[in-house]
Amino acid sequence: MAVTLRDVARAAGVSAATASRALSAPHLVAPERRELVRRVARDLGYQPNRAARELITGRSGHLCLVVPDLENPFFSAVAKAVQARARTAGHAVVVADAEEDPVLEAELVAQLGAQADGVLLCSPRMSADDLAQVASVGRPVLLVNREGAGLPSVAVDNRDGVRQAVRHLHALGHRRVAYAGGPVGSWSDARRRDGLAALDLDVEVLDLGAHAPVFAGGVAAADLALATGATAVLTHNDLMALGVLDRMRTRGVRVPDDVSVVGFDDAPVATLVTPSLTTVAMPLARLGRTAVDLLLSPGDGDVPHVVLPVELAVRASTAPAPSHPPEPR
Amino acid sequence: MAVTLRDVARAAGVSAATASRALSAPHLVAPERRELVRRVARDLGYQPNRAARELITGRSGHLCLVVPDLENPFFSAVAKAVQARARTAGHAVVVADAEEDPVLEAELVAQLGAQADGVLLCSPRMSADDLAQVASVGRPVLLVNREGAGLPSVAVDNRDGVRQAVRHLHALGHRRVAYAGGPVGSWSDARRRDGLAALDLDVEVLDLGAHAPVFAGGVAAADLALATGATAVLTHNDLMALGVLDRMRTRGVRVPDDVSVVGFDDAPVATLVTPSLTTVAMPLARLGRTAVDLLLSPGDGDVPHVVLPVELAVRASTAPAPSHPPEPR
DNA sequence: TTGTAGGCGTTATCAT
DNA sequence: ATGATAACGCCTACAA
Repeated sequence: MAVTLRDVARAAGVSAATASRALSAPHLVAPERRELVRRVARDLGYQPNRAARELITGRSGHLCLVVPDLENPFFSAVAKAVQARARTAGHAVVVADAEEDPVLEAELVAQLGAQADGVLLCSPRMSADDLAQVASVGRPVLLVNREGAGLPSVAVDNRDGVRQAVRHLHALGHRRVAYAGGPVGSWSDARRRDGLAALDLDVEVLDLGAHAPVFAGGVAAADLALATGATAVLTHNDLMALGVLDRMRTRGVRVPDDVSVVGFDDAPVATLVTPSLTTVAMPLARLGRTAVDLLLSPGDGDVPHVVLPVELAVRASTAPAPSHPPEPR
Repeated sequence: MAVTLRDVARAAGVSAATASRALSAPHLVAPERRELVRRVARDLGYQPNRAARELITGRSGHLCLVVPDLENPFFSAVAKAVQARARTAGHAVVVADAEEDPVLEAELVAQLGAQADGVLLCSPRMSADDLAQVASVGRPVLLVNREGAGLPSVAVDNRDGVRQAVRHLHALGHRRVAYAGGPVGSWSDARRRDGLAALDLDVEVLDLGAHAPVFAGGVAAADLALATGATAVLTHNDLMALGVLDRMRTRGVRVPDDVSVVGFDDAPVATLVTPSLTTVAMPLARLGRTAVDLLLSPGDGDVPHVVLPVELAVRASTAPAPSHPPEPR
């Protein structure tokens, strides 16, 4: 059996109550006894029993992180940062993969969230109604990378990301830019379209519609882009941008000579491909850290909506616009 | 306050004990009452309090997964599978990222593992002594992707992976193959070298030494490989293989025409680059699932060491050997 | 088959 | 400043 608080108390010659206080409310105990108890606890290798503590305090020391797909580099980066920050705050992280399934997502929040001190929810496509439903767990829920349902949130500045990307292309002489959007219902995709609509640049934006946010989606979008005569393509994320790169190569279109390509996310793979990918870098680690801080900080009344800045990472996939529209050969 | 077992019992007109049994030992309760209680519980949205249950049973319903780096696609794939399997087994997963730090690794196992029903440890480079030390938590510990310290384990057949890779290259006519190894102390790297030493093929293996298992490590290895006149390079993992591809391109060496490249892992990125990467595919999902099954199954006496088969995924980065050794230009 | 009662390890309350 | 005592929610002998 593990060493218990009573063992420590007995060894230190004090009551269990004093031992408890010496460890978790030190200022309430006389200095000598406090140090005595703490030393004895250390020597005995005492570790408080989380279950017993939770039973009385109602706090488990666990945070629950729900993501659509742990294998997606975007979410694994967030998960890593969340885990690290939570640890320094004395919390463990229970991770749940919702497998891109909104129903499972709701179940997970209900089951796991109920036993955690708070829930970090990455749910790009859940409707506001479902969000509100889900958020009725008795625990604080914080949205990561989206806003909605009046819940606290941490997101990135998607509109500015789009602005930076298009401004970069405009400066390179591009005047026709195609946008390959993400899945229907994606909150961040909606914000990016807001950004495109609000541009005050002399640039024609061609909407290529909604696509699966994966390699194949980019492949499909590439053909559409070429048909529009655009000299640059902006995609919903980096995986799609890779699909565009691949398809362009297949069709004999050179990147960046004939067509420039800009992605979103700055996934690790962005620097591993040729040409390396110009992309809107998301502060994923900061996103995760901020989420934890906000969830654990005592809510001072109003609901926080933090928006983090993004930064365009210019690499080899963008170059000055060609004098003539690209022609596949 | 959440609905408690007593609430259910009261609503169903039975004692708390009967309610408890109806839910967690159904065969001990008369059918009618059992169904009544279960229905009432469902209607009230009863969820057992894990802390209370743990306090008495000693089981928390949590598994602890420790990995060196959550952002590494290898481990995020394992984590995803572990999470999914654990969930179906009624367990939540506490994930801990050790940040490639053996000291932190040990701490995490000690702290988090002590409050979990078991620990899944991915620790490619920890020494056997440290493993034994770490494993002295009061909970079952299972090693993932390595063996050691007499602990139960699930690993993949690294030796066979090497064999398959070299056999493939041999069949393509390659007779000089360079091996770019992973970090010193890596268990799987050691097994792969065993595999290389045990080959019964007419192939000369050139050892390029140990490298960081990342893109840059591959870049460095590429130059070494060219200096040996090898016509094929086998790398410790896919990230390194990508580094080799990049460096070969920079130096004007064509892949696969001049040099063939084979990676290890079959990371998602393997199909996203050009040329797509021939690589030894690891059954990562199966690795995670098997690990959970083994950890939760009642140990039937002897310590299990499961070895999962690997499979060579042949793609575009390997081709018949050139008639002359590659010459950078 | 069902109910009663005790206790798991900790913190909070209330005396002292 | 300290100690005795009562919870927290659940499970499980034991008794009926």
